[in-house]
Amino acid sequence: MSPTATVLKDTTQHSNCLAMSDVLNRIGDKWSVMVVGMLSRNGTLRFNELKRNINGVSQRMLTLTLRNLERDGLVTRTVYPEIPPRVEYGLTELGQTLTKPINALWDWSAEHHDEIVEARKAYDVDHSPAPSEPARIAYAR
Amino acid sequence: MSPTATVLKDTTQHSNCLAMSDVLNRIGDKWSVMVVGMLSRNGTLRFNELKRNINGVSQRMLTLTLRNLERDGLVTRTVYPEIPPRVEYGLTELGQTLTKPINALWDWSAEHHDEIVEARKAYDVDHSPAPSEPARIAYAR
DNA sequence: CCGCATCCGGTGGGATACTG
DNA sequence: CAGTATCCCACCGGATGCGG
Repeated sequence: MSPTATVLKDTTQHSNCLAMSDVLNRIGDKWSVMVVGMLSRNGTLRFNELKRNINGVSQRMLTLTLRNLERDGLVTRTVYPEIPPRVEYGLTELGQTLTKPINALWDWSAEHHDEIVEARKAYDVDHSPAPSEPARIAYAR
Repeated sequence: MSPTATVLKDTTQHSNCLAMSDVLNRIGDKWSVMVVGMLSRNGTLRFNELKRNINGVSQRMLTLTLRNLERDGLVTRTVYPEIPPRVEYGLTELGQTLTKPINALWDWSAEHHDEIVEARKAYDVDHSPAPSEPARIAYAR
């Protein structure tokens, strides 16, 4: 066993690994990214404005997402004690810095998504089960 | 660019929304990012090399992660029919383009992770113990 | 060495209903 | 309008064991 081959170049990763995991856990769930995207393009928004414009989010998930983003210092939450109540959300400065890398991802997605779709189709064709046999059914009810 | 007042500026998002969700679902799980990171820094790697160097991944998750990445055209899988068998994984060209936005995220994480940790501490301090604690309120705007 | 199958507990997240 | 609470279940993901 050659001593040079024992360790791979993961030293740079190890120092940032925890941080990266942490950040990924936050922006990993798609709703967070959608919220940040909406707020970065529209400035401050009310709860239902976010809910209406983020396709498919439940009010429960939106609430949780906003709480997490607020807790991480990425989003501000401002309550106006009126009737009916009004709550506005906006990006903090930290949140605004995050939009740059997120937009990079967004651009990449827009540019390469069709390649991914095509790759999947090609993969599924090759790895599809026997012609007369449909895919396995996990939970037949 | 003349946005009407009735609709928020989500037009650009809507077209990319599906693509973004799709991509996020892939790179959202932390193992994918780790794998791409390892492969981008080390070139092609064998299964157990990946397993050993990605902290905490189970072989099941690594297998699934690699399958998904392969299916999406981000990772190549090369089988050498030897005994014992040898399988090497590497990034496709598409996968290599993805490293740029991922690295941007990685850099952001490294730079701002401590701010997030601090924000969480601050949030937890004045949100958990006192039930009669008012959030930040904009009085009489 | 590589990787699939099976079992199984924990949880993410939708649907729904209720408060201030 | 902006949440909170409850139910419930699909799926994630770890542990273990077998097979080429």
